[in-house]
Amino acid sequence: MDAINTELATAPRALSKQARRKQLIEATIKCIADKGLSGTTMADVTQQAGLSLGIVNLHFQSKEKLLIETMRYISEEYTSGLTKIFNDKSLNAEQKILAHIHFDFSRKITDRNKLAVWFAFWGETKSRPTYLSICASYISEIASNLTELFALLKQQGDYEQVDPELVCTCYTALSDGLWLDLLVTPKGLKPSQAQDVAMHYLSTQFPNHFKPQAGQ
Amino acid sequence: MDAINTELATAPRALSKQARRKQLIEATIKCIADKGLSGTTMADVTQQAGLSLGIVNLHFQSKEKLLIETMRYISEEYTSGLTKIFNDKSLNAEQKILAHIHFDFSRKITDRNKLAVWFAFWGETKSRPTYLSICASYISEIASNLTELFALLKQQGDYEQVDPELVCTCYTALSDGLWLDLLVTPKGLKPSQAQDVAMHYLSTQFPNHFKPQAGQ
DNA sequence: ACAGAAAATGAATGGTTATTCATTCAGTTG
DNA sequence: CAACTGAATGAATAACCATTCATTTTCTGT
Repeated sequence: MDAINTELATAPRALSKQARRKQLIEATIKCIADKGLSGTTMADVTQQAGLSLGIVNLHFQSKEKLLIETMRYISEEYTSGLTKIFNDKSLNAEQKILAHIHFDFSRKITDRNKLAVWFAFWGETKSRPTYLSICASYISEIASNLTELFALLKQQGDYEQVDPELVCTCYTALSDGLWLDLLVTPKGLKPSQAQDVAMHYLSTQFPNHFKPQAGQ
Repeated sequence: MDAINTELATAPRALSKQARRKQLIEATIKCIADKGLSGTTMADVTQQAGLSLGIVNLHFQSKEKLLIETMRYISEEYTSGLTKIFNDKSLNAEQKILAHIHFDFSRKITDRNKLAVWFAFWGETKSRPTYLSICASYISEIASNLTELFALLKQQGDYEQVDPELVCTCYTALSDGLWLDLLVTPKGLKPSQAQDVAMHYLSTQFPNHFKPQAGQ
């Protein structure tokens, strides 16, 4: 009901195009979380942003393009965070994997509004090729980086039996499934516990590097 | 484009109410997979079923109720399959777990049309309490059954360090994540490979019962 | 301070879609 | 076979919603 507009309430006209687009995308995220993808209307989004009805078409041309940009925004937030970790020369393989897990279950990423958007789009992936192509573009790159890290760890430790590619597939699926858990049953599992579950799996593969959690 | 109506094309009036409802639910599944939840209209569903426009309101009163019944239909197909396994007196704990995995990655469950529906509804869960309550009703029951099976296996074998509840959480999340993989990147992972990944995890917890797959 | 440019507004438009219900049709009963 | 029952139809209706654009407001350069 109440307009949002947070930091920017006083001087909306002073915003750059870039900032206005971001504001609208974040309003879209909130709406998709609150009303679902199918229940989100232009009126909802613009009201959430505290702006007028025509503003989306001014900045994004159409609702469809706004949704695509919203998906891209969330994807890029995730991939850019991981890329930063992968490229950080001050970290070794073990530290990068730890940083990766920590990022996967950070507050920024496990924000339920954003999780709702992820799953809303995944649910439409089969029918909307554009969504699929956005997903496909980042999935394979992350997988190859992560697989390489696991391969490095295998070299370092005494892990003859480990298959880095398999571990990557398993870890990635586990992580996705834990996100679903955080979205669907938020009372059941806290992000820190989800992280413990992910660590538990890694400790089965690399027991010399990662110890299972002590806590309950 | 072409009407479907499969087995029933000749004598549509002879169908029982129950059968007609099922026919419409299955048409809805197909439409959600093809056009997404937000893109599915009453006209789409009834055309897919080869019936007339007014038929859904006759049998379900509203679109909303049709969608809820569709979610319930898919949920019940899954839970009833698992319940059958849990209650099968001819199987021991190990065999039940194997049957569970086999069911999770069977053709019936990993049908991409149905996976698309699962994720479409999960994506709307946060905004639609009804969907959430349907999920919640089966999740906890399955979890307690599965945890009990893992606890039994722990007793049987030499698995001091195993935490049955943790293994249940981890297995369940892994399974959900693998389903997502099958939905989003169908070219990447086949159901049988997904099953191997799940087995790989179980073999880390119960190596005396489950051996990792031989094939790559 | 003024003119011109750019951004934002929101009433009006037009297309889409869920729902209704008078009518048609198939099956059943006596 | 005639009258009746209820399932099915689909044209008509009413609500909803994305998009447009004439107008207003704000910003920028001189």
